[in-house]
Parts: sequence; C-alpha cells; structure tokens
Amino acid sequence: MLAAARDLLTHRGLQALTMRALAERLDVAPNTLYSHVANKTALIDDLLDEVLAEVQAPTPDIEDPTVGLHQLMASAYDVLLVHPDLVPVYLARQGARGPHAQRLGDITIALLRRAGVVEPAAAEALRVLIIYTIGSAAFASRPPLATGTEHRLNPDESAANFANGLRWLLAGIVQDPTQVRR
Amino acid sequence: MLAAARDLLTHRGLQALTMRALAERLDVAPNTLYSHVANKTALIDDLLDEVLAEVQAPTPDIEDPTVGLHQLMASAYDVLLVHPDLVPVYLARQGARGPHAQRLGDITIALLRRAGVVEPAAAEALRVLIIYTIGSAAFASRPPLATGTEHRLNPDESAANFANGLRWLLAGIVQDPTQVRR
DNA sequence: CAACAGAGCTGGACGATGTCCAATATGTGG
DNA sequence: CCACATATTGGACATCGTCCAGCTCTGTTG
Repeated sequence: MLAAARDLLTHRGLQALTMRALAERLDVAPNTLYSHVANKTALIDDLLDEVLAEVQAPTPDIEDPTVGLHQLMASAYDVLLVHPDLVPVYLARQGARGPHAQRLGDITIALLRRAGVVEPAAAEALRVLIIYTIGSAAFASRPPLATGTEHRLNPDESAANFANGLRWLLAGIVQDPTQVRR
Repeated sequence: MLAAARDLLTHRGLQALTMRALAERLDVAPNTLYSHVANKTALIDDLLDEVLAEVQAPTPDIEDPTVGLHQLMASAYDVLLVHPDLVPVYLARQGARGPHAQRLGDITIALLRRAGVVEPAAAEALRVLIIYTIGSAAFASRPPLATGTEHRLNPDESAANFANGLRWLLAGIVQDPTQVRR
C-alpha cells in the first residue's frame, strides 16, 4: 500500500494521490484503506519517513567531518528531488518524525560534534541545515521564484547553487559556531 | 476582500480560509467572489504579495551592507511569523512573484553587490537567503521537527537560531563568494 | 426624468474529496 | 462443519472549489 502510494505520487503527482485513486490502484474500495491506515495524514507521514531511508549517510568515522556533513546533506537533497511532490509536504509538516529521520539527525549531530560544534550550537546547526536542505529542494523542485533575475535554473544549476550555499553555511558554522563575528 | 481574507487567515487559520467562509464574512454569496477574483489561487497570490509590503528594508546606503542584509532578512522573518499560516503557502508557491517581492529582491541584490558579491554569485546568494529565511519561518511557525533533540524551541529561541544561521550564512557568502575553501 | 447597459449578485448545481457506519464476505481455529 | 474475528464493501455525509444562467440594482445618457 505504501508502495502503491509512492508509485502514484511519483507518476501522477501529489494532487493525484487521493484515497480513491490509491484504492483503485489496489483494486479495492476506498473505505478499505481505513482498515490499514488511520488517516491520509498518517499515510503521508509514513511515506515521508520511508523516503528518508534512501539517504546515504557517510561512515561515521569519515576523516573530515565537514565533508561528511556536506555528503549527507547533498544526499538528502538528491533524495528529496527524486520525489519533488513530497517536498512541499515535508515543509508543511516541518520535516519527518519517523525512525529514519531520527537516525539522520543523530548522525548529523555526531558529525557536527567531531567538527568542533558542541552542544548548544549543534542543535541549532542541525536545524539550520535541515531548513536549508529541504528549503533548497523545495525551490529546486518546482517553478522559479521571484528573484530579481528572470533566469530559471536548470537542475544542474540548482544543485550547484545548493552546494554553494551549503558550503557557505558549513564554513560559517564550523569556523565560528558561537561567537558573534566582527 | 483581501483584508477580509487576511483577517480570516490570521484569526481562524489557513484551513478556515475557504471561499464560502470568506463570502459569509463579506455577507455575500460564495459565487460573488468569482466576480472579483479568478481563483482561490489568485486570491492567495495577492495575499502573499500584500504581506511582503510590511517588510522593512534598510536605507540602500547603509554603511555596512552585511548589516543591511541581516536587517532585511530579519524583518522578512518577522513579517512571515506574523502570518504563520501563510508560510507553508509561500513554500508551496516557492515565494511570491508580485511587485513587493520584486522590490525586496532588487534591494537584496544591491546590498550584496556593495558587500563585494558580484553577479553570478549574487543571484545564487539571493536564492540561498530567500530559501533560508522562508524555511526558517516555516520551522519556527509550527510544530517542532524531528531533530535528535526533543527540545521544542520557543519563539525567542527560534529567532536566535535564525539569527545565528543567518550570521553563519552571510559570513560564508561575503567572505568567499566564489572560491572553494580549504 | 425615463430607459437602458452593464456590473454586481444570487440560487442552484456539479464533481471531487476525506471519512464514517452498518452490513457483508472471507478465512481460520475448534 | 460451524462460530467467530478480520477484511472488505455499499452507500452515504459534509465540505470544498467552481460554474452557468438569470436577476437586481446603479449610474449614465438622451
């Protein structure tokens, strides 16, 4: 059922992921779904966490933790872009809450610590990184935005833009996690 | 009508902003609205841009452009938090497209240029800043997210978190707009 | 001041959607 | 072979965005 939902989402888009459509795809009456899932909301929550399982985490003992953070976020970005219709949902739900999301958070915190970012700042940095990554995926996955430029980015440009900002962000974080600069 | 919509949104939330509810508030039949607005989508687009008018821009000749950028984004963040229900909509729509959004974009580009960030990088930086600001507002305006910590941030903490990340980001941008570090 | 054009408004409807209740089919353990 | 739990279904309800055709009121014009 989750698989069918994902399939529907990938091929027909979020707006086509309706309980009736999902039921039809499973050759089942719409009501039947409610024997297996409490809500459409619950269904989507399950979907969100399942997708996060695809994110590739670097080995925890990678030599340069900053590189590890970059890899992790870049992988999350890639995975999010594979399911563009889910991205707005992540934002509306403020991320995911399931076990896979938990795992990624733990890994990130560990890498941050190894990069010299200790506790109070680490939680903040995690939030910032999540915000930036999901936000970037949101802006890359769909129509352009109202920047001054009318130039529309293609996927490669979006990815480069994301990587640039991530580099800026990580540089700022590890260089000066707590002190106010200037 | 826009005012009524905004009022409804502020007091009853996005999910209560329905064409029928809006019509009732205006003592009018639901269909009447369609004489003034093409879609609910168009209505919301108008709303989004109207809200951006509240963002306070620093004087363009502020002595330190980095401070100006910080002020601008912080003001945008504040304004977004005044209308928490609109924030997911901004994300779903990837920002706004109206004249006010345009104006803020232009100001930001100008400040970036004065901070030494020139064109190819400036457009990227603008995107990054928008992503980060709206994303932060999204995460601050509603339930917590799946960080490793179960600690829920209060508004002040969220604002501080946002300011920290913004500082990190601006530091990274102005310090090294193009070169890869390390 | 009267007639008319046009804008604003409305009644009613359509199709879609999420969800629920009560009844039925299905299959398994005794 | 039967009773009972589980899965499934038919049908319905409320709500939503939206549209069509017609009515009403207003302001302008001759």
